[in-house]
Amino acid sequence: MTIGKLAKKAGVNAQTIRYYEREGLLADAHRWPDSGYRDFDENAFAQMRFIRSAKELGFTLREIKDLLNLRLLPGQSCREMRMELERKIADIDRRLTQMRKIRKTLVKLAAGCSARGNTDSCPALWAIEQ
Amino acid sequence: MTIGKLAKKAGVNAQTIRYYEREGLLADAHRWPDSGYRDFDENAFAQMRFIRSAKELGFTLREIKDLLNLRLLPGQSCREMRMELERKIADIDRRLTQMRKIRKTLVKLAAGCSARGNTDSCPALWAIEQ
DNA sequence: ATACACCGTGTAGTATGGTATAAGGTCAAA
DNA sequence: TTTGACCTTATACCATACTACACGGTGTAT
Repeated sequence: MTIGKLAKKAGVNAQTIRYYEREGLLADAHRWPDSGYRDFDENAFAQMRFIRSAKELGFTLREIKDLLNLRLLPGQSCREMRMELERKIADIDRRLTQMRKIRKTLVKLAAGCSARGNTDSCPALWAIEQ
Repeated sequence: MTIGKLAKKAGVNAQTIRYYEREGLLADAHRWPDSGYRDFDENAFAQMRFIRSAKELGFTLREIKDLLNLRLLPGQSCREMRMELERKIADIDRRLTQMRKIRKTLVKLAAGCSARGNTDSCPALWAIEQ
């Protein structure tokens, strides 16, 4: 798969893929020896999808890179790695909790809105407790 | 509460508060008539907290502004407003789903890691199905 | 062989979300 | 009343995450 094909499939600019490679979010792509063209496989596509999801959830490229590069390093014990993963899981749990709070607020606002009349003004969202 | 006090309480730079005011995320603050100093109340603090949470969850300032400015507009029916809220709730549900997928991936990776030996290399995260 | 759409690198520009600095006014304590 | 910590605006700068452009090579269809 050329860079253009992958870009189309992943719904991004080809430049973005080159940028991710430069930044270490994608491993240096395999190249055709003659042309020097990059050649991507389905793994690269899966990785692009992962990056997009994580980005939408507010992870920075740096954090996503760290997630993608989670491997057992030479001097690192499996226990250390598991601890790192658990820190990341805890981080996600915090985000999940916050997301649920905001959802609750919106649901409450929607209910309050339908309970009042048409001409009444809805309260500012932030006034509702988090 | 002066801008400095609010900044400290909210854990941000005072400039950031002025920036949010300029960008319409905070209403123009009440001013002391003599000095022209801004004067903030607890509502402003609650709003700052909301902004921080939403930002951490990957909402842009533009989206947060829209959330904060959700009110029944003059020509808008309560039904339209409720529909808008429901779109936003659906958006949050999508994010929650994605967050849970990534969590699942990390949990699986942690389990796989402890199942294998110390010298073995953990697989790249992205290789695991989303 | 000549278009034309693609690929390569390198460099520069953009949008977002701040952050710092300059130049000056305010307030409270000593 | 003067010192120092605050406040004001305006402007400039910064990092992140792209995005576009210039300039040249490649691949393929006619």
